[in-house]
Amino acid sequence: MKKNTKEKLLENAELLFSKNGFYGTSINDVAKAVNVSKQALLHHFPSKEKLYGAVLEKATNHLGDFVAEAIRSSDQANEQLHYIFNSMLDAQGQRLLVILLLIRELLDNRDRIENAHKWYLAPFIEALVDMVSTAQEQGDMQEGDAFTLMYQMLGAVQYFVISQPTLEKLFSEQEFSNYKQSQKSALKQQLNIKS
Amino acid sequence: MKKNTKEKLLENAELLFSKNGFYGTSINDVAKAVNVSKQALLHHFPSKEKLYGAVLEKATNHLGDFVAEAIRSSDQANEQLHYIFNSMLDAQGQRLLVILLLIRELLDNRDRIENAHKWYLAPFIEALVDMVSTAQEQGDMQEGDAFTLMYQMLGAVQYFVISQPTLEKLFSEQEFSNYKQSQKSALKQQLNIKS
DNA sequence: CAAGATACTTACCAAGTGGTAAGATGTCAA
DNA sequence: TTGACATCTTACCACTTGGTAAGTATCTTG
Repeated sequence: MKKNTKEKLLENAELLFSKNGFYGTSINDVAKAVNVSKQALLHHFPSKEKLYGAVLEKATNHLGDFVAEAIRSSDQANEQLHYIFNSMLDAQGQRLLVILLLIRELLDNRDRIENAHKWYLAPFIEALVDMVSTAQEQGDMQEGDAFTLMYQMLGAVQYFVISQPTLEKLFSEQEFSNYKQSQKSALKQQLNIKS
Repeated sequence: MKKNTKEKLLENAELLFSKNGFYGTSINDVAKAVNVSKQALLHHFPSKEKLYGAVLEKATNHLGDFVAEAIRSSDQANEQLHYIFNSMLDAQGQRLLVILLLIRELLDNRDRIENAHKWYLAPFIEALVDMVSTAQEQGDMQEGDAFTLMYQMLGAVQYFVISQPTLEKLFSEQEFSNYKQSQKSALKQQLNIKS
């Protein structure tokens, strides 16, 4: 029964780090969320940094699976891209947490990026650029630098996702839902997806 | 000479909050940056929250000025939009800090947002949507929901800006510069800007 | 000049931080 | 059965956190 304490710690760390950031989360918070002493946490993850590292690694794996999922979903590059970005707009649970973590990393890592985990986004970005290139070759996407095009879509989607709570307050939940639908339509158009 | 201590505190708070976030910044850090005791800070800003509020207010004013600047720069809506987004891509100094703060707010405020913080983004967004609507009427932008279109552009630009340090590490500084140029070209195209 | 107000200072404080030390309890193979 | 290992606990620790109290020095103004 206690076997999965480590797993539970990791899950709750992911939740708290993505919600409150590295500095906004104490290892005590994480331990308390699992109903375990702080030192139990420190047994599994010898330092806060290590814990955070493990969370990032989990996020990286999630992104890897995500890409694999997309590739499995279709053999057409534009549909793979659509799968990814559309899923992001609907992201919930862990996928949503990963997006939040991802952006926090962009904001926070300036210095930390030098050392340890090279950059956990790099392979993901690379895969997306490849998809865009392929989609362009197949005439499903407009011309232009693939990286730029990809980053525009990625940025638009991610920014929209992290805006969700704010936009729901600013407008109504219903209105936000309409905007999301509108984002999805725009996405389809950019990727030349019919249906 | 000491008259502007408050101003200096505010400036340094803006810098540190945008760089390290609310939790990542202690009032001691801010005070030390101005070479003043922590209690001097607490004299001018009675609590950390108040200080942060003052920083947000300053950022809000900056955004207001930014919109005014854009409107002054041209009487064509598409050129106003171009002014804003293009400036954002080149953002340095305070303007860059404001962008970072803005995104941190999106991430962090989930709870705090209930209260008074709607104002922070709302007027800015509203102004941008108006510009997009006008630009569409004048045939300078594609059809589609104005808010959606605006948010895509805003998201793409802001995401790119916060990615800068990371992208410069991932690629070279030169390569990043090329990508930025490419982003700018794409922007021009979307806004039907010649020259 | 007297009387405030303004702009600070040093001295504290309770609570929380990440982390160490030392041990208790259980698990499991030799 | 024994001894090594993993898992977790209670006690601590030095340090930092946001914030209060109380005073000092300077500036302004009637």
